[in-house]
Amino acid sequence: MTRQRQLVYNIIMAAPEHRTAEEIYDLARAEMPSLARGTVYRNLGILVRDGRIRKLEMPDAPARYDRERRPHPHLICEKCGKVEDLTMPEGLLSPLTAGRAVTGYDLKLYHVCPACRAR
Amino acid sequence: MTRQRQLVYNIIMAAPEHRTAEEIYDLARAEMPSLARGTVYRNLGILVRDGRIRKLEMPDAPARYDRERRPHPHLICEKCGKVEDLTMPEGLLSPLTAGRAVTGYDLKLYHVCPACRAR
DNA sequence: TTTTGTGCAAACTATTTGCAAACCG
DNA sequence: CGGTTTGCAAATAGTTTGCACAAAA
Repeated sequence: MTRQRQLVYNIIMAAPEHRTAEEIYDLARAEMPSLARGTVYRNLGILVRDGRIRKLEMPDAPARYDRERRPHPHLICEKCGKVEDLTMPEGLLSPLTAGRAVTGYDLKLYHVCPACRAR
Repeated sequence: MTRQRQLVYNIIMAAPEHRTAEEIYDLARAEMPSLARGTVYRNLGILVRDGRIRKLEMPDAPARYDRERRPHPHLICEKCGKVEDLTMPEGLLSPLTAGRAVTGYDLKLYHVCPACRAR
């Protein structure tokens, strides 16, 4: 664990926001101005590979990173891209996974968040 | 509807495969060698916008295009990326969507397909 | 004949990588 | 020390865009 990696990790764990690499880079630079963008990407990759955080691919937008490592669905605003964690009801996907050796899932629900609807 | 757009559309409708833009480009060029890659992307975008086909974003891989326009889940092989259409059981997501103005969903299930498991 | 689309090439965005120097255990 | 990681810059992959010309409505 280098200082850089710890910093990236801390930023993700500090808040429930689902930040992009760029946002993490900006926040980290406030603390360590010499930090390179490539280092952020490399460490995000390592943290994901080691299962300490999760990567959340977004349609037509940069990926976001999630401090919650257990699989769960996401509710995503179509307008601003804000992401909210949902809880997966027990056995919800069973009808689909039954008889298949499913190794994981990715469930995204879309809506327009209250803030965006207000405009 | 130009000849180019028709061609792109026909290729997608001709088979249940979920092809990438590049694969579509290659197939189309066999028929119309002058076709430009940019034209394929432009037409895919238009067909998606008009709801005639669907775009399927893939993790760490180029997007694929689906001739089936009704929303449905996908079963994706982790190794080779092959995509299979699934049928969404009636009301499966209701526990998650209840009380929320959900506009759409994206559900991907992952597995290792028989062909890949055989190796 | 006005709009819409094409081919080409250059641009762009998000991300990855090669490398020499710096760091960590 | 010896492998890992860094900062930097250049490279990459997938996709988008500006433009002059051509095809469609």
